[in-house]
Amino acid sequence: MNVEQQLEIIKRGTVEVLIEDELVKKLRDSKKNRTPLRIKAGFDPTAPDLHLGHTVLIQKLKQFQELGHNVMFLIGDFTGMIGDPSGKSETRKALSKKDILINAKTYQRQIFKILDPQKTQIVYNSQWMEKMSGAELIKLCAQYTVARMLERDDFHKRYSNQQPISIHEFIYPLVQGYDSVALKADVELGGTDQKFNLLVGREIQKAYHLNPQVIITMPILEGLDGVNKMSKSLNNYIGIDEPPQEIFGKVMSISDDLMTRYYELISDIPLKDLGALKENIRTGKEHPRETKKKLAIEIVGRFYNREEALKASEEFDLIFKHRETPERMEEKQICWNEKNIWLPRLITMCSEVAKTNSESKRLIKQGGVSINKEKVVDENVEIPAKGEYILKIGKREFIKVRFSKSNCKENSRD
RNA sequence: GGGUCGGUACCAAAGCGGUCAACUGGGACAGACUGUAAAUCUGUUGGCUCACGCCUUCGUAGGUUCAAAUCCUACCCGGCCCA
Repeated sequence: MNVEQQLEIIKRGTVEVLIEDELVKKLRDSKKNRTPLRIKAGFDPTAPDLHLGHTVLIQKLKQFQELGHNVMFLIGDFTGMIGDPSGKSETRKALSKKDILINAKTYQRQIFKILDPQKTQIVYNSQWMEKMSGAELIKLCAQYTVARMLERDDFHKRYSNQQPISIHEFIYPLVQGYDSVALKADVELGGTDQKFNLLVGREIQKAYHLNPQVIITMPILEGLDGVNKMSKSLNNYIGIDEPPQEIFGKVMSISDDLMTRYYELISDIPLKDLGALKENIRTGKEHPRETKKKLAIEIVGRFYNREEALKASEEFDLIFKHRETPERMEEKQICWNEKNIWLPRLITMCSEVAKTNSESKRLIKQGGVSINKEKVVDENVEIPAKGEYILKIGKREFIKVRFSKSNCKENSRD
């Protein structure tokens, strides 16, 4: 593929490419010398579950990979072990080596839903950082000035607001930059919030007599609420490890505005089609619901396959359009020795939604519970503890409950 | 180190001896309406087999009182100002 074509693919969906001319040159040289470019992206090992927000970046990595370049997936285990206190967030807990390894395993499993394992190199920055001597670290620190550090927006704000900044926070961007030295990165990818750090990487590389990396920033994906950035802690995320129905449902629950945003950032449709799509919705030529459905199918298909996606779609219609019960649902064995069981207790035992009897009671009172398709409103109801029931709890939780009497030792909550 | 203000449920923020499981707003959840959209409206938002009631919660530990989120003492943590 020629350089112009590559460039077009690479640029799609990015916020910034710095510096584009350098990228062109690197692509040319790469082609001429038949040496793939070295593409770096760093991930924090604190949160092992990847979500759609991460995929904006990973998707871009995949494109590089498909263009024949080398993708280096960097896990910041060294930095993670110290704990990054940046921003207003409270000091992160330092992770143990063991946790980091576990998290890294999870990463691998999840990114390989997208990336090609054969072509992906997973690296840890402890590999070189742990060996670094004090003298070397000081040398690294000498490559950057306090004034320039303070250019970073969050540092700047904190400094002028007279909030504390620990010295080691200054070292973070430097270490991240040094990672680029160690890896001889040609390109580093990051979210727009990473721009400063990525730029520091260029400076550090220059200081170590390397060609500076090109930096590419990707937009930050908003979460399901449409306002905050997608994150696990805000519980507004779509995890790539979630079951198909779950992913499908979550996509269907987003607002129309957010839908076009998701199309833009995570779907593969050509940009010109996106324009047409918006137009069709605007003129009423296409129902937004259908558009959203296509998006949901595309996303589920990406992490599973088209078959699963279509199945999820059918199931979704069944449940929410025709108000039927799904074919597949979670099954729970409940051990109960008495004749009857108080409904709230049963719900607490098998539901994720209601964690206490009080919550279960509330749900019932509000009409959020049904047994065998019949809505229950009486929170005092007791049902015979035998046979099977289909329980609907809240908007979307369906559970098939089966009772057994013998050998009951303990009822587990999950 | 000195001064000063403060630490209340998911967050923000009232309350300053009993009527406080704690006003209000946001968020979240449920219901109605829908396209599991948005907007809107309604309800819920510590726990306990419900109500009555009981138990645990207002930075931590003690104390005063019939009674404490509210008063006292010590301690811990944070903001601001001065050094």
